[in-house]
Amino acid sequence: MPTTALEQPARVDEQLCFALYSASKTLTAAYRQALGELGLTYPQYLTMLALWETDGRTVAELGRAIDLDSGTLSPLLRRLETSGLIRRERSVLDERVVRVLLTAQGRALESPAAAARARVEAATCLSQEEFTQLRSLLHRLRTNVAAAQTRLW
Amino acid sequence: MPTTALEQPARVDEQLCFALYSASKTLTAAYRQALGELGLTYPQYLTMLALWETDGRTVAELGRAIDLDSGTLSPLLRRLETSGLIRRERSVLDERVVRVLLTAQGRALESPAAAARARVEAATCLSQEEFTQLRSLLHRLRTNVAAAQTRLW
DNA sequence: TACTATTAGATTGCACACAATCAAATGGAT
DNA sequence: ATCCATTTGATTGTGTGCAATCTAATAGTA
Repeated sequence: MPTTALEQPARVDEQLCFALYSASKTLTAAYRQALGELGLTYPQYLTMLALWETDGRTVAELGRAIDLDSGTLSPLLRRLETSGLIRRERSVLDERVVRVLLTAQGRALESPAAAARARVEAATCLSQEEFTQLRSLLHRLRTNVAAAQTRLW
Repeated sequence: MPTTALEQPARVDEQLCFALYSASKTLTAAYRQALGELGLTYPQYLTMLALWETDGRTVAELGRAIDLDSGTLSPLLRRLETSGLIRRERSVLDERVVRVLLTAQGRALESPAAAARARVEAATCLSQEEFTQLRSLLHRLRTNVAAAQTRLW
């Protein structure tokens, strides 16, 4: 059945997955440069975004918000804690739960981070409509593929 | 100046960068599952795609095709060589150049890989127009941001 | 009370990703 | 012939990503 697809070998340039993969890496690289002075990596920036939006989330809530599991979050949060941007507090009611809280230093980073974000968004050179359209298509793709994944079990 | 952006904290869900980041991870996860039986990771699949398209590329040519530097490619190619899918051959004319060549086993993987790709693309549930539109927007974003990056130096 | 299943988070191991650095080889200049 | 900048690929170190596993703690059941 896939023989029709094989008569012409699939070009890397034409793959949606590669367009997505390389665009994501390029945007992340732009953020790396923009966030460099703040001492934040891109996933660390996402984590801080989630905390600026709602402080005091648990590790699991954070993971759901930015789609990362504890294997990635644990060392990432440890580094943010070492940097003095957050602190971790074990819940008294349920000692399995760890709440992540911003320090004053972490809150102080919101404004320069917003400036960095503005610079990167400007570099995309997309109109407001294109921006919204792209975000919407990406969201649909993610939802559809994720649904198809879970449907297998 | 960024104070206007700060009156309302930026929501993670609304960030284009996060939509891109999480969509890319989701699609990669779908490929991981689809490629699992073939023993290929997603970056390894991209490498094989580039070789199925044009066999015998040098490491640098491969890196340009799939946007990876030698620090990533070197160990990845070593693993593909260990798996028996490729072999590396140092050029006689210029001994700095290493040419990457498919083995028969590597070529045999093209057809099942195309089937895996078809399954993942079906899972996106995007129409042909949406597919093309999304790819085009991603390509423009990548080009624009990459140009802005290099313009700084 | 004991037994069991579930949950939360941490840890481990493997595979990218990339900056920085290195060694070998080449090409061009004197 | 010798020096020197450049090129090619490999290596090292840090930081994700994620599957698998582990421990501790909680909740439900008999």
